[in-house]
Amino acid sequence: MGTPRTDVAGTAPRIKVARTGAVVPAARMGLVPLDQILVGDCIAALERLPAESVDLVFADPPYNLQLEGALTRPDNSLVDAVDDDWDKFASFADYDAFTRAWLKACRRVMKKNATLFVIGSYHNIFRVGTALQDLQYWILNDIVWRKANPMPNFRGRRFTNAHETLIWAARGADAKGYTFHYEALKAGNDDLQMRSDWFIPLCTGEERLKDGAGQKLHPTQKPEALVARVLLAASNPGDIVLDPFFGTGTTGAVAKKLGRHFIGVERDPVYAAAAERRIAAVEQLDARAFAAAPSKRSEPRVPFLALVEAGLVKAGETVTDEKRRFKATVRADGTLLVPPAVGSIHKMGALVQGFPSCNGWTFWHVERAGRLVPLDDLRGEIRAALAEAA
Amino acid sequence: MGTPRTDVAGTAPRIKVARTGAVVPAARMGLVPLDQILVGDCIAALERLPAESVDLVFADPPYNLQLEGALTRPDNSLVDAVDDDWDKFASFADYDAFTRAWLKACRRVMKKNATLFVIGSYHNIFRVGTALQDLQYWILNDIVWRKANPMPNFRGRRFTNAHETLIWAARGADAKGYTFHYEALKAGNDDLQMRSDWFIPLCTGEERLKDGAGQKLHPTQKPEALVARVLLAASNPGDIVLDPFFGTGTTGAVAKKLGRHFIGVERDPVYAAAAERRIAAVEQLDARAFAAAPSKRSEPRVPFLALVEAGLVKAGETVTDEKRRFKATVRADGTLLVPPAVGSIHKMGALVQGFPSCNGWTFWHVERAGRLVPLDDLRGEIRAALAEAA
DNA sequence: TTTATCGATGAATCCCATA
DNA sequence: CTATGGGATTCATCGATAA
Repeated sequence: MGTPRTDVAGTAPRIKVARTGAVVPAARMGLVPLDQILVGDCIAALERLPAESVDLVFADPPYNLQLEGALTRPDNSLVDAVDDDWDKFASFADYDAFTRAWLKACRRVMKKNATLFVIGSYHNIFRVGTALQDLQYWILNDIVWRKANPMPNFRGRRFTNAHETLIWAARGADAKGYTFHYEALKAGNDDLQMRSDWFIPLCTGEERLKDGAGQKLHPTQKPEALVARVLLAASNPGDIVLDPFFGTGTTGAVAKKLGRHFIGVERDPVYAAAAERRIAAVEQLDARAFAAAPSKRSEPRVPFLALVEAGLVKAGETVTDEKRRFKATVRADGTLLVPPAVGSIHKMGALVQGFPSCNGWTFWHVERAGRLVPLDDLRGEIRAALAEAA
Repeated sequence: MGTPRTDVAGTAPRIKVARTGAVVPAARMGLVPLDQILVGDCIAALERLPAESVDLVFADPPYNLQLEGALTRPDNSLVDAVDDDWDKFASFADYDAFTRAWLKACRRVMKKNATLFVIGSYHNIFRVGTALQDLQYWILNDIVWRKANPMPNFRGRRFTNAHETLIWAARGADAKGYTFHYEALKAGNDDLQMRSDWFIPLCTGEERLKDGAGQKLHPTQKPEALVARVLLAASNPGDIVLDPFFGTGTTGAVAKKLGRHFIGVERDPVYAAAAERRIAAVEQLDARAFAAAPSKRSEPRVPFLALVEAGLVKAGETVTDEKRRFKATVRADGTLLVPPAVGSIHKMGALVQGFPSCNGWTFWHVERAGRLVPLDDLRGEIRAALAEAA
C-alpha cells in the first residue's frame, strides 16, 4: 500500500496491519487513516473514525447462512460451504442487532452526500434492507448481481440461486447531491441507461486468492468487476471508500486501481495480511482511464446572452423549434420575444408549448447554411473556445 | 367462472362477486369457496377460510411507494403514478403491521406443504422478507423478475429500476414436501435449470385490461407469463391457489387456463367485477399444454464495458481504426477518451470521423499478436463463452 | 397490402446552484 | 431555511395513422 496517507499531512498515525493478529489501536480521533486496514472489531473501529469523513461505503457483511448439515453434489463430493464462525448468529434478533450496529456506525462516518452499497442474499438482505429503512437511510436502488456462472442447485428442489442483491442507499431522503456517473455508465453500456440488473461472472481463476494448499483463501471473495462498477458509478477519483468487512481486500484493490482511497476494517488478521499483500501488488491505472468524465451537468454555465454578444446569434434574428411550429425574436439582452411576452429561452419555450418547463437550448433553433441548428450546438462552440483559452 | 365448485361436492356456499360493492358473507367455516372472488377485507376473508386448505399462495400486496410530487418525461408528458389510497401507509410500522397480519392469516390457511410467493419492489420487499422470516416461513428462493421493457429513469439520477423481486417461501423449515416441478421447468428452459432471474415483458397491449375510456383499469396488473411460471413451478393441476390481493384477477385467469382452482380476495368491487368477467372469458388449455412453455432466448447484448470487465480489453489501452488514422484510450468505465471528449465506442467513432453515427464494434481495433483485431471479434469471444456456460 | 412514422405509456420513492 | 429559475432528462413496445 506504499506510504500511508492521512488528511493531515505529516501526522499519519502509523496504523499498520497486524500480522500477528493483535488488534492495533486505530486512528486517533480526527484523523482519517487512508489506504490502510484496521484490524479489529468492525464497530469499534468505525467508532474511532471521525464523523462525516467517507464518500462511499461498500459492505459485504456476513450473510447469516442457515445451513444445516453438509451439502453434497450428485457425485457425492462435498460442497465447500460457508461455515465460518463469523457467519453464525444465534437468532435473527442477534443478526438484526449486529446489522443495525454497523449500519448506524457507518452512517455516522458517511459524509452528508455519501452513499452506501450492501451486498447480500435472501438469507440476510431483507433484514439489512429493513434496518436501512429504519435507520433513516434512503434506498436509491436495489441492484441484482446476475451471476454468469452460478453454482447449480444440486438437489433440484429450488431454482438455481443465480443472483445476489445489492442495496444502494443515501444517508437520508434529503441527500440529493450524491455522486452518480450517469452519463459515463450509459456510454459504457452501448449508450443505454445502466439498469438495476448487472450480469457479471463470479470471482474465479487467477483473480481468486488461494492459500498455500491451493484452496480458496476466503469463501465469499467478490469479483473486482462488481466492485469496480460500484466505485465507478458512485465515487470520484480521490474519494474515500470505506469497507467495514474488508476480507481479502477486493475493495482496496479496486480502489487503488481506480485512484480512490480506501479504509478497510477486517477482524481476521490472516485475511487482513492477505489483503495487504494483494493491494501492494496492485498498480494504479493511468489516470486518464478513470478520471471523472466531463458530464453535461458539470460543464460551465453559458448564458444565452454570451451567444448574442459573441455574434453567434444576432439580435433581431428569428429562432424556431425544430418543426418550425413556433418562432421567437432574439433581443439584444439575451431574452426572447414572443409578442407580447419576453423572457429567457427556457421560459419562452415553455410558454409557446404550454409546458411548465423547457430546455431552451435544445428546443430553439436557428438557420445556418440552410439547416436548422439547435442553440445547444452554438453553445458548444462557446464552450470549446472557453476550454481552449483555459 | 362457470359453476362454482367446492371441495365438498354439492354444498357450494354460493358466494358470488358483489357488483354492488357490498361485502357478501364468505364461506361457512369448513368449506372452501373454489374459483370465486371474495369481495371485502383481505384479512377478514382469510380468517373465514378453513385452516390448511390451500396449496399455493400468490400475493401482490401494496408496495407502499411513498411517491411525492409529479414526475414528467423529457417530452414533458406526465407519468401516471400509482397514487391510489390503498398504497398509502402512515409509516413503516403501519405497513409492517399490515404485512404481518395478512402473512399470518395466509400461513394459517396454507396446507403443511403449501408455498407462498410474494412480489414487491425495494420499497416494500425487505419488510415483507423480514416479516416472513419472523413468522417462521422458510425462504426457498428470492426471484428476480427482470423487465424486458421497464420505464426508464427520466432524470438520470439512478439506475433504471428494471426489476421486481418475488420471494418464494414454505410454511416452515420442516416442510420438505412442497411442490416444485424441477424437471418440467428445466425441460422448458433449453434443458437448463431454471434460474432465479426471470426475463419477462410488462403487461401491456391487448393483455392489459382497459376501462371504458381506454385507460388502464388497474395500475399494477401483472403479466400472465409471470404468474403462469409461478403456478407451473409450484402447483399441480387441481390444486387450490389463493390470491389475497386479487385485483383484476390475473391469478384467477392463469389458474383457470392451467387447470388449477383459485380463491381470490379483493377489496374493490370494481376490480372484482372486472376480474369475474375476465375469468369467465378464459378457456382452460388442453391438459397437454400445461407443461412449462419453453422460454425465448435472445442473443445477449454485450456492452463494451463487459469486455473491459472481462479483461479482454484493458483500461488504459489504446484502440485505433483499421488504418491507424485515429486512436482513443479505453477507460475503466467502458467509455473511450479522445481528449478532451469521453463517450461510447460509437459516439467516439463518429466524432473522430466527423460522421453522425458509427458502429464502434467494427470501427475500433486493438492490437493482438501484432495484428489489429476489431472489438467485434472480442465481443464474439464473450458471446461464445456465454453460450458455452449455458 | 405493406412499411414507415408517430404517439402513448409502464409499481418511480427521478435536479440543483444561487440568492 | 425557502424560493427562484436555469436547464437536464427516456427505452421497449404496442397500436394507430400515414405513406
